[in-house]
Amino acid sequence: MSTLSKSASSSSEEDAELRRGPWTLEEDTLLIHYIASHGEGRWNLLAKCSGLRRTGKSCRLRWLNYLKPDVKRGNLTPQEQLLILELHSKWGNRWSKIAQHLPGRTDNEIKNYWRTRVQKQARHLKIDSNSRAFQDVIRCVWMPRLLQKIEGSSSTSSTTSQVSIIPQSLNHADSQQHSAAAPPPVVAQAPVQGPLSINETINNLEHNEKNSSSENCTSPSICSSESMNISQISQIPDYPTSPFQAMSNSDDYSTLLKGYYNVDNSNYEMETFNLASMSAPQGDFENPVGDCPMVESNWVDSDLADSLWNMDELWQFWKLQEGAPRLF
DNA sequence: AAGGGTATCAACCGCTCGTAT
DNA sequence: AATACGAGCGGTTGATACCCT
Repeated sequence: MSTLSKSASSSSEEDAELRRGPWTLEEDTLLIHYIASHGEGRWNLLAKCSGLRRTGKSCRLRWLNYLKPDVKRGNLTPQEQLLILELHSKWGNRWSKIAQHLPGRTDNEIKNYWRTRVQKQARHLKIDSNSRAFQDVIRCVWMPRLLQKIEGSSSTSSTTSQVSIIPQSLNHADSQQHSAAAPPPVVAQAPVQGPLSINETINNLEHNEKNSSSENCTSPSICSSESMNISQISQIPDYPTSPFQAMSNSDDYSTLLKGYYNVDNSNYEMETFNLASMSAPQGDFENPVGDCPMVESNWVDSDLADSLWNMDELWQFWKLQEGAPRLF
């Protein structure tokens, strides 16, 4: 539907000429070439001078969310999903801020992921996606599952995937960048995709245009399996020291959690949120995730893993939560 | 095969913030 | 200090692909 928007209410001819809706290949090419020779920014000027009949805003959005060479396409990796869950628990709907820590991913993409995948689960459970209850579900069900997926992929693919699962004790150098109370979480991170040349970008575009109806990811150079760069994650300035901290604004809640999970929060602070502890066998008393009333984990291999939880298991978790002495 | 429902994602909109004048 | 303007952000919408009956 490439529409020339001729608004009846528009007073100026210029407004009437403005295009809206999906971008065409010609428009994309025009924008790419203009930016290649003039650089980014001054979007309104760009819109006027480039010959595009688009608003500056529209040009900016198209460039940042789609055309920019380092934009990564394709499904979010488990590492990226895990990071989104973690960062959202800390920052809420600060999509652009979260996106800064996922190289190549746009705020729009992360926002869409949250709304379509995460909030959907909350709706199924009939709970508020911003509630602590739901964050418990994320922490006790979703995150461990992602971690197991990460572990699984790291043990099976040694070449393309650089997912690292490093015990805190082995990650000393990295953790020294942080205060003792706030060692970094050890999560995998994707390296930034090397910038594509203009020609490569255009080639990708043309390739995408041809294949757009058949698959999500059409550019091997963009969709290549990638992992996360631990040092980047560790540099997140005010990363939560634990899921407890990330979720809780009140000491009361920490106290309740201690009681419920039979976990010493201060101990947890020392142990921190890292793959080694989170994926440890259940029963490890220093592992709050392991102490969650987690269901048996045949769900790890479920085909639902990429987007949906096993609702039966969620309900089981939910019932356990409701039977607990405290909580929400 | 057709129709309806659902999921996904690109794009738009309105608002806020920062900066220049 | 006030104002204007551009850039950016988060929320929402609409098109379309996909799935199920």
